[in-house]
Amino acid sequence: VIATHSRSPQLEWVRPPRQGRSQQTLERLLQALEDLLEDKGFDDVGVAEIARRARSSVGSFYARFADKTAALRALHERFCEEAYATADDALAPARWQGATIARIVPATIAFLVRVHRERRGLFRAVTVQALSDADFKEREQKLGRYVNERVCALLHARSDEISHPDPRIAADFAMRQLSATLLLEIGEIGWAVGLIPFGDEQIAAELTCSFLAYLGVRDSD
Amino acid sequence: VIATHSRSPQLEWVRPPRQGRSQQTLERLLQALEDLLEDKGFDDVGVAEIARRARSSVGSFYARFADKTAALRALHERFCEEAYATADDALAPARWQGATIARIVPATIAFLVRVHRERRGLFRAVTVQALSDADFKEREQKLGRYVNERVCALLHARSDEISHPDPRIAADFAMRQLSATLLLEIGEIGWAVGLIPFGDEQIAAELTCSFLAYLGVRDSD
DNA sequence: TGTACATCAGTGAACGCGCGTTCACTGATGTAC
DNA sequence: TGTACATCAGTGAACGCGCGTTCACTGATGTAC
Repeated sequence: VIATHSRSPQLEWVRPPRQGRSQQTLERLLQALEDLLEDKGFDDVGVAEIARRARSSVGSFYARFADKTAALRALHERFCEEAYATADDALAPARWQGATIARIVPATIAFLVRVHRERRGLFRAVTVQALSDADFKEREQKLGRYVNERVCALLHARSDEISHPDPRIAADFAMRQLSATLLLEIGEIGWAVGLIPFGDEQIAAELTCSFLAYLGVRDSD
Repeated sequence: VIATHSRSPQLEWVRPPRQGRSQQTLERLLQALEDLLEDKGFDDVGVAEIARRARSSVGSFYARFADKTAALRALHERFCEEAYATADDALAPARWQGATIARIVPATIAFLVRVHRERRGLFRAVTVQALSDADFKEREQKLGRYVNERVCALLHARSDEISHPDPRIAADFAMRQLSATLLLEIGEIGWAVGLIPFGDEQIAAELTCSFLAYLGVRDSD
């Protein structure tokens, strides 16, 4: 049995707003930041720029966030909350009762591809921030491990379908490789070594094929 | 036939030194930068810090480099030169005449793991820099594609060993996945989703296993 | 072989730019009586 | 229902810190005669 994630009642790094009006300002500031992260790094986004895009002001920004980093932190925390809830729902053992690995994996990968595509800016920014900020690194790893644990649990319960000598290692490594490739191919971090341009569907297809082949799942699709 | 990389006669971004003495200073500055990148990001390394570690001075730094970025560029250019030469040698078709995929892949992966381990700081710094600097991105991609092309050529010449429906796509994607995992697992960029701690040998082993399984190479080892 | 001069190499304190952060002030909302 | 007051929300010009960059100066090396 895996312990479920304990949710904190409110975002810790945000000064809680007392009026609905400033709740909306907070919302707009976070959205503005995430929008700007779509095509530049966190360091290249200025506080004044965030405020302007949110139709707000620098002073309002600092009325909500202790400093610039706190805004990214709030965004990340909110994202993690969503992710935990989604993982609990999508990866619950009950949901996949009777399903084979060959059915679980494609569905999961297709979903992960979509999420990475939709929020690539945030993924990129958090990844970079985590390189030099232990706080982000920890939050990132905690979520990663949580998702990994749940997928591994689903796979491990079906280890008779796996022909890799050590199913536990296989599931873990397959997830690592999957998340690495998603981050680089869709987030466009890193080498981008490819000679052939791939669309998201094809990436999902090849990731699935690779995942199943590595585990040694027989193609019964 | 693939065109070989045309090498530029000298590093472009470095003011060429006239005396042996300053050539050594240049060397020490580059080494100091690479050393410092081992445990922090390029932005967190100060020019004064680089100079101090190289037993030099800030003024000397600027006598060699137009600006701070030029030092990282010089380091990257030098690295690329070495990498091109190594790829030409290690991936030459003649070298692997008569070898099966099952022999080529483990050797190549083991080597790549070692290189990523030895120069993880530089890999990380260049990866991050490439996110916001087109110049670095281009150099990075050019090298990545060069290596990818050569490996793919070796594999494609042995496509009878591959059971993946499209050997060209398979080889390309396998390389992308490989380089993504190397960057994240060894460079410790990103999620670090793993539940089980892996050593470099095991990473190499699982990468190899995954690579071959995805291509659909029959295990004749 | 020695001296004078030119060029290169090295030094680190001082400069200054960019951007995160502050703060004095105005406007809006809610509440007490 | 109206007025007074307290608190919250919002504004943007001004501040100031950190760090990349400059520059006036000293020392070292090479060359000409």
